[in-house]
Amino acid sequence: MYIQEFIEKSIKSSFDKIFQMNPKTIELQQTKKEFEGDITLVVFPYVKELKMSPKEIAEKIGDYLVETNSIVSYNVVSGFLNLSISDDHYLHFFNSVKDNSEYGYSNTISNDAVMVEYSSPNTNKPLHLGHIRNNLLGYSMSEIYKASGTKVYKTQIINDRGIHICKSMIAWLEYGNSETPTSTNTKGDKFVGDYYIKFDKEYKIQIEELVKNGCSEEDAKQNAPILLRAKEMLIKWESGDRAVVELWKKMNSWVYEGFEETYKNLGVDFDSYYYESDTYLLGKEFISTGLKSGVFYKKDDGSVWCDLTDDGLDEKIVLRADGTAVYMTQDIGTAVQRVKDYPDVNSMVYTVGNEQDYHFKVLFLILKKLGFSWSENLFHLSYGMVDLPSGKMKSREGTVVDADDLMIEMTNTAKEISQNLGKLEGLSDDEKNNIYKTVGLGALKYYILKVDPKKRILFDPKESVDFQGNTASFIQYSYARIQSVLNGINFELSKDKYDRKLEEKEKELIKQIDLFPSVIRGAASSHNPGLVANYVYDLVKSFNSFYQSLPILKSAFEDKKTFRIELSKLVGITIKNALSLLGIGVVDRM
RNA sequence: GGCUCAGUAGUUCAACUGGAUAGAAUAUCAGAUUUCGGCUCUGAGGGUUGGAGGUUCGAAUCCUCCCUGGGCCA
Repeated sequence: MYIQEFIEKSIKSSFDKIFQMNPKTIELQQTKKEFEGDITLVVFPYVKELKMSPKEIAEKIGDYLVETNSIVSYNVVSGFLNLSISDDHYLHFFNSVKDNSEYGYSNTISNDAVMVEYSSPNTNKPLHLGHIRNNLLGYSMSEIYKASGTKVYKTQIINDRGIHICKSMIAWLEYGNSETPTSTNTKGDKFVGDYYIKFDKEYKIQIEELVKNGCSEEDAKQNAPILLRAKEMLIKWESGDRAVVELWKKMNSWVYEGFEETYKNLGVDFDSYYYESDTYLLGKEFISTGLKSGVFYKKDDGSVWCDLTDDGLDEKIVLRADGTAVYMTQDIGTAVQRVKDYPDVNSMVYTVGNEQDYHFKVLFLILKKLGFSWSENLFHLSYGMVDLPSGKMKSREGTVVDADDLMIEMTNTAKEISQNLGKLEGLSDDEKNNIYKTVGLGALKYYILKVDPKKRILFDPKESVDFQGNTASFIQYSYARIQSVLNGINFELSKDKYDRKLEEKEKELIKQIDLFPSVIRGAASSHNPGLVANYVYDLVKSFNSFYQSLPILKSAFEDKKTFRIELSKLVGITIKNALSLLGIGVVDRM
């Protein structure tokens, strides 16, 4: 049993025995270094209920815990009860997990599932830096949920219809209808995106010409011939025109091929895909049920609205006067559809930028008013923009940083650094390239994930691959060092002989490891992978401190040092597992 | 204008979601080491948590009002 878990349980039973009460919360924390002890219980919360002084309460609990052998000693500082845990508990915990390569992950799986939506691109543009943050957040949250024992479905909604894709289609017909991604050796999403840009250029030229001929700018924007043709095409698409639909399918399939490549490189994946072309008509059926139940109301012009002013929000349109759906309508429909498709889903997470905060607030509220049982468990994983320090990085248009370019650049930087260090001699090119990629992408992922999703990020590529400080490279490096220490050590030597007296550094390290499962739960419930990231970093620092305190590690071959070697191994496992929750790999050498 | 999110060392981020003297890294400075002002160790300085009130045993965290920046909505 975990140490923290054990202490918590013991405290609960002490409350039961001494005060005959069930505490609402048990607030445990790591004991600050300045004080004696391992784990601290905050007793302030019970003062009022028990009508005793903090000191009195703390002492009673402390005495009980000592009596029942849960701890060896305690001390009380104002309202803080500092508990010292016995070596036996450390060893017991350590023995129970030391060989578990799945350490930290929950071994039970819930019956209910959570559906995590992320990425959700448009099909007219390649993925950019913003999508990277989105994908990393969505993917790592999914992994964290899984590790905390929740079943997960990863999905996305692809915006594959509308005027934007028609623009690419028109431009392609006009400027390059015999060319394909293969013939031009271009990645599919880039290929289609380029035609979107071509459209935009031509559109601007036409506007300029119209204005020159005396047209107002407003009119010119509306009536440029090329735009009219795109609009016409959209109408044709909606009516199911065969030629248009064929072309649309062809171009989208190119885009998807390109996206898949990017996802593969980034290391993310999906269990299902939803397409707007399938879902954009969904949701209308709920308008009439909403009208009946009074959740919605109709205005004179026939449009349907939802009045949310009682909840501090506005009135929101849910169906246009001409009966066509708005985004809200289809989002309602899609949500319901997903539960239909996956009946065990009772919770959903939407990974979408914070510019949509209001939209999701409204969506969730409407779903709640419509009375869906799962509507209580919806969460908008909202995140801030990613800024660059100089905006100098390769950018296609304005400030956009292309996802593929960035990944290549990160890998190259890792390569440069690695070659300067020259530690990879004797490996094949394949092995080397794998390492460069793992290190480069790890740097990118860690740098983005360690920051609270709500906050804006300033992404500095150089700083992210630094081998010093709070970076993935530093953590990966520490992992590699552990592996090289472990290589060649025979664990069978004396598995059962441990030092009975543990030193401070070792205890600290074990306590740190003990925290891992609760960090995972914390990250899951606060929807923040950053907790895991910062946890690994702290663990690595603890390990380094422990490692340095070992006089000469070579003497670890002696029997009595086996514990320390195995402790290193467990740290390695924990680092590896924690990083994998963030989608970051480890390497044995670097 | 209304709503919303953010504001923490020079910089980039933490602070277990209300707990003890707000912590790391990086940059800076001072020592040690040496082939070098570059690498590595050791240490130091650096904060009115944007500001002002309030809530309580206790506030970066919660409430109110301002300031700055971002974003939505008209």
